[in-house]
Amino acid sequence: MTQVRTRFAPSPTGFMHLGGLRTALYCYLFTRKHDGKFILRIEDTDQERYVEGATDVIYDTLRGCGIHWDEGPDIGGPVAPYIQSERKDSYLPYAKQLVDCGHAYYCFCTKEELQERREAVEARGDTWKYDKHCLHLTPEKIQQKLDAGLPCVIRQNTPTTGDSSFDDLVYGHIAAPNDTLDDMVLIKQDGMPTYNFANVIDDHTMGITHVMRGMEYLSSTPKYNLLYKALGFDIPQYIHLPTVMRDSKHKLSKRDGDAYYSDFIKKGYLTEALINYLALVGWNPGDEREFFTMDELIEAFTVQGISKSPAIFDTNKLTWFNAEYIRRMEPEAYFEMAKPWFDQALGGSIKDLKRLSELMQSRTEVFNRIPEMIDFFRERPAINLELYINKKQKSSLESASEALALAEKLLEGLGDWTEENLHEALISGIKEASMKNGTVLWPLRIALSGLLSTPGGAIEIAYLLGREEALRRLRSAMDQLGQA
RNA sequence: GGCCCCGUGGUCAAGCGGUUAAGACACCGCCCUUUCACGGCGGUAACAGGGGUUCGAGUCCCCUCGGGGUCACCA
Repeated sequence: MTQVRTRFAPSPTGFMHLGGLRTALYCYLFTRKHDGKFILRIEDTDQERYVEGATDVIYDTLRGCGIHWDEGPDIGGPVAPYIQSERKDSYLPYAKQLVDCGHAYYCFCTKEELQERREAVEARGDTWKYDKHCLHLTPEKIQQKLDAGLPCVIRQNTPTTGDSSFDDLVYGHIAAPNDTLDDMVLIKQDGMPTYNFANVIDDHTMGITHVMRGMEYLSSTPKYNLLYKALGFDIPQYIHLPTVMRDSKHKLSKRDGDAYYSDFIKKGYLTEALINYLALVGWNPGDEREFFTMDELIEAFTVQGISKSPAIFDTNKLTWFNAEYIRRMEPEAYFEMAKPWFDQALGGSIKDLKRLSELMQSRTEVFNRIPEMIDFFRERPAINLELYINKKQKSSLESASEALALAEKLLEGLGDWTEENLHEALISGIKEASMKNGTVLWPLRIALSGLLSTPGGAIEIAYLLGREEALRRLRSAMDQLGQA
């Protein structure tokens, strides 16, 4: 069997769509699994859409995700160039070859004429398909128009009878009677190939054996196959992938700021978590495993595991994966990543960031949620007195006053303001006073934070705040309670 | 609208003629506990509908319904 060669062929738009990233990932996994060559090709035939620096976004994203190509624009390879615009001269000869053998023809219809005829057909309630108007031009007439320099395109001449059904490795048998196929444009008026045509030529000249792409191409694939046959090329294997959806009705789209790789990275999602989750959107290993390194994905990947139905991208589950990956990080690594978020929220208001980091690691789901969890350290929100009331801790407004007074007494003369000392002083003091831990510690935490839930209990919060600020907050809370 | 594809809990999904129809996320409850989180235990929840085929159907066939894709000189 010949070596597997696949390609990922994105357009340089400036962003990496998650659907595209998943395609790249599957393509990469499949290729590595089969010891093949993974090729990166940039599809920029649409010059109007060119975006400065867009190819770098593609390179950086793929590399960042651990997806490495064997041949590509930056590293070259045996079938260079790998940028479509640099191959532009290679398409026309193939198109002419198709014209010569009758599988394509020149078309001089203007857009206006096309639209007119189309509307007429649709007005009758029929479905429009190019009417092969120019196919019936005599050779003389064609030459005449060509000589006159009339603008023209080259169209594929699809048969009106027969069948171009084929088998997809994921979707199985795909029905495609030829009479449903349209004569698509191969070469545009400006001499550039259409995406469809360039793809066929490039995939063949680059020796692609397996074409992996989104299922939106499923229905045009029969036309590609007709082209392959007419040109005498081998038809590649097809692996069409189910769509990644935002919800049951919509594709993941740029609209909600959640379609691009960079959107998630900015929010504080880990690349590894994203890749791990993305791999599972539309594919499963066939066993219970959920956590995978790239190598494990390569080992586990099979096209049989790819599902046919569209999959909704569940940010919820991604977030869970992210939280899991965060918990598994080395504490130092977590600290490094969290530090900027700590600084942003705290502005230097607490000193022992390492301790804060320890407390936060198991509570962080996404890094951008850190600030809202800790900004009470910088400034305590106004205390809602209701918060003191907690049945389970046997805490009421009255007991809280008593508890805070006790806490103040125990803390004001404390030696070193360490967590150990705080713990010792409070726990033993509470015992002596014959009170319940919760009855004192609950209101103390409320007094210090003003919040129902915090990353750590009263002792940790008091420690992080430091003696001065903790005592200040405690006293102001007592004043408030006293006035109530 | 024509053509193509898809249809198991809210979501991802296992299942490939015989199962008490897995598992994960989310949700709910309990335990642990000075809150929350983590962790542990448990729970609610699904074969779109209707016809066939078969001793037997989530699994095969047909129809209906629902959803998506595609019908560009965009990719």
